Amino acid sequence: MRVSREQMAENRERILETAATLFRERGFDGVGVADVMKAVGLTHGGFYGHFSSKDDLAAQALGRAFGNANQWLEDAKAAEPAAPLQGIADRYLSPLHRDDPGHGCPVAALGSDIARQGEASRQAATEGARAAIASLSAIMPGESEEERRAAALASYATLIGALVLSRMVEDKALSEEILAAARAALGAKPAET
Amino acid sequence: MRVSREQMAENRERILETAATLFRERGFDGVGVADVMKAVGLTHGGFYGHFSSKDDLAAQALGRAFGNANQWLEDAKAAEPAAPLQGIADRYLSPLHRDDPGHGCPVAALGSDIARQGEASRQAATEGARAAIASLSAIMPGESEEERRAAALASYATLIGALVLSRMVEDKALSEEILAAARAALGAKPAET
DNA sequence: ATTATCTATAGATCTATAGATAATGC
DNA sequence: ATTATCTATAGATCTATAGATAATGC
Repeated sequence: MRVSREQMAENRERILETAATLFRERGFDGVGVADVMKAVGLTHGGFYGHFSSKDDLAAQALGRAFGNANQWLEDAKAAEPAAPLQGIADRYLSPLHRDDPGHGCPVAALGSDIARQGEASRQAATEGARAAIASLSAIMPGESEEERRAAALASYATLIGALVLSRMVEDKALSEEILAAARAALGAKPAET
Repeated sequence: MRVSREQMAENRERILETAATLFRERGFDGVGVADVMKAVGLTHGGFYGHFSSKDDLAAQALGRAFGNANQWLEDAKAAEPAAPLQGIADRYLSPLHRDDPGHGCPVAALGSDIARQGEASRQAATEGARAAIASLSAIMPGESEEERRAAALASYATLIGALVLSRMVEDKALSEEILAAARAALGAKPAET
């Protein structure tokens, strides 16, 4: 029953990634410790050798989800160097992202839940959001650093709000319309001011 | 123990309003049927004389929350007839709204949760969002109806995303900065295109 | 010998229901 | 007599822990 030190580290890794996906898909309360462990192929009793509590897992899984999301952001920037914001908007506001919350933006998937979560989770989310904002600021038009940062904050909000709305409404046509309108608004931004 | 027909209708009303507030404050899974009934001053067994299930209550409470929010929107428009969008943004993106999710926008408070909710709840939310979008369209600048509607969708997304972010982050200064940036972006919108 | 995982379970919580109670309204 | 509410509880689920098991690693 016991596994090697290396195997244990890999198990812990898989618990984290699986939890990060399941939490985004079903919410924190929609996933039990036993669900995560079963998905990984372990029994739920073993969980407490890896994490001290479900809250502890939630905070670390959030850190992982934000880390992955910010890596995704860098990739999107690199993929469209001529118009990075448009590249990000096209990918972030796509039906693919909308229909796969488990591997997408943790703010859109869990934002309102995180606000009700414990200290550690909110700290992880704050740090993750800070990194995303800094990354967006670097590609924003604007004369000063303050202008670019303000534009980054507003664009980040538009991205998140549009994705949340597109997932919430039951009407597919309305959902697409929301995504398209936000893509257009962000694409038009450079011509602002 | 029995109450009058009129009193019963009032009890039902209070269950609905109380649930609409508690759900927004703590999330659907953070509130039990017993919690709602206790807050109203009734025992939880009596709940099922008013609603067929917790899901039924959730859907009807959401309908109520959206109804109140859209009334709030009309009031904000009427209060600032010269610059209605700015009036809405200033109120929606205020610390007052941020710190009182129980009486505020149901999308910001429950958006990502609603996406995981049952048919009836998502239907209520879709209808509520449709009404909000129509109301915003009416005050948007733009040459055509399509332009105004697209602008309304993007502005709605910015409002929601900014409020979600401002509630999620643990840093008060960052929270205020997000609200201010979104207010500025929406206030500057009329000068767009 | 140490320790990662498993088995079993305690204790708490939650939805929903059945039957009892007592006030309304014909 | 009808019925809105209350009391009590069944059944399910969830977090966390204690002790057993068996493979690793000194």
